[in-house]
Amino acid sequence: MVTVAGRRPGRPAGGKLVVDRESLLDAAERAIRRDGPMVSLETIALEAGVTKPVIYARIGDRTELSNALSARLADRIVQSVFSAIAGQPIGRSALVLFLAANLETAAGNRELFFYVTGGSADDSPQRSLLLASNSVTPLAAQLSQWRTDTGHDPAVAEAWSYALIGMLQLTTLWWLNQSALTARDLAEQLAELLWGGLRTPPIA
Amino acid sequence: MVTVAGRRPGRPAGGKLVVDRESLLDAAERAIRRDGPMVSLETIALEAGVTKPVIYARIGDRTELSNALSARLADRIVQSVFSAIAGQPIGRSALVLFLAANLETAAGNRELFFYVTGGSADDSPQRSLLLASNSVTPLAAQLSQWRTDTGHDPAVAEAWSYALIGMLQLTTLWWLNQSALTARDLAEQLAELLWGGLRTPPIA
DNA sequence: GGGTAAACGTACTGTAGGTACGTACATACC
DNA sequence: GGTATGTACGTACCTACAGTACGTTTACCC
Repeated sequence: MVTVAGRRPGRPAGGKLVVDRESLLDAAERAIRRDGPMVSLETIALEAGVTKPVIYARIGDRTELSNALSARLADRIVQSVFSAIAGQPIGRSALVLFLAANLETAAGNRELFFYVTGGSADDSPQRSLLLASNSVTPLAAQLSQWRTDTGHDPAVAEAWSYALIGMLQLTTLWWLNQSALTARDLAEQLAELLWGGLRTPPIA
Repeated sequence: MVTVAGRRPGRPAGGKLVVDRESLLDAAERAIRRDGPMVSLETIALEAGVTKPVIYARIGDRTELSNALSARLADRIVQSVFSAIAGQPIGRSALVLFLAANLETAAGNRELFFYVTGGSADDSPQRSLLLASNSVTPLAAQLSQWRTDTGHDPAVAEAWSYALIGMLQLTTLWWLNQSALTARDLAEQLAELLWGGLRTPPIA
């Protein structure tokens, strides 16, 4: 049994919560960074200076915690990607910037990335979908817009979004664990694939 | 406490094992198909007519069970893909066949696919890599060969393999859960993406 | 100042992974 | 043909963790 030192039961003085939801998520991130993706809820609560029921009150069960942290990471990645390609003309070099920004942001949130992409808990695979959809939604909107603008069928946007996110997820996992490539080099390789690498003709 | 009816402690008469490793994996698949990806080891053992320690003796812990089942599924997919594109000339239509065979085999092993791609257990994300590598290895060999044959750098093969597998994994998960597309239509959409869809020029 | 509701911690339950150990059978050796 | 040893089981336990019921302390309102 873990006991939080220096606190006792009862409503805290001052009419304020001991910790709010955002502070709890911050603490969760710290605990994950320190102990890896397998941290228990109790350890996270301890890191925040509270006990488990507080987490259930503010956030919910382990699945909802995963979702909240996933939304955070997705936000960071989307922000990073947007500022990376802002003002760039659509083309291969913008694609490289997009991919590199993804990789670098994931690398900067390494443990959190591991936690979100599968190391979290005893969850059904439907959760993976929910997590991915945090990234898919904004991407699909952009793709759909672009397809319409260029006179093509936007119906492919959703499938393409899941395809791109899935591609980046597994590739990033591999890269962070057992690859010596730089983010830039890997982004170039992926861009080559997406830029039609599979239909490259033989070099005469 | 679950008790297997009709058996008692002690070495079985007849000098034979009660069940061998393959039968255990068969039972695991049946249990997963029946109860979903969250089945407990004890339920799997019960399905096989034995108790937990037998699973640990034949297969190992939950991680090793995941790996074994993942290898089975990867084998089925690789087989299916090979026979789908056997004799086909390299090109876009072969790519569609490759993708469709992947999707259909996953659909035919729906629950097992869920179990393998994340619904399994309290595992570190490194396991996802190990699982994916079962599919990556043969694919990378083929890609590497093809790149060399066509006079290009084969160094991209590994990254491309993880990219393609990741793309198929997440797309399949989405498709099996919440998409009404046929396997063929989805394969066409993915092929369009891989065939350079991102650099499609505006239709004049 | 008393009553009510809020915000905690304490302590419990249930479940599942993993393991120590006892038991029954086979085989080898004398 | 009896005894020792090793093997293949099931039984019963330990531990860790997710999730929850409940008691306690404080703020707030009249």
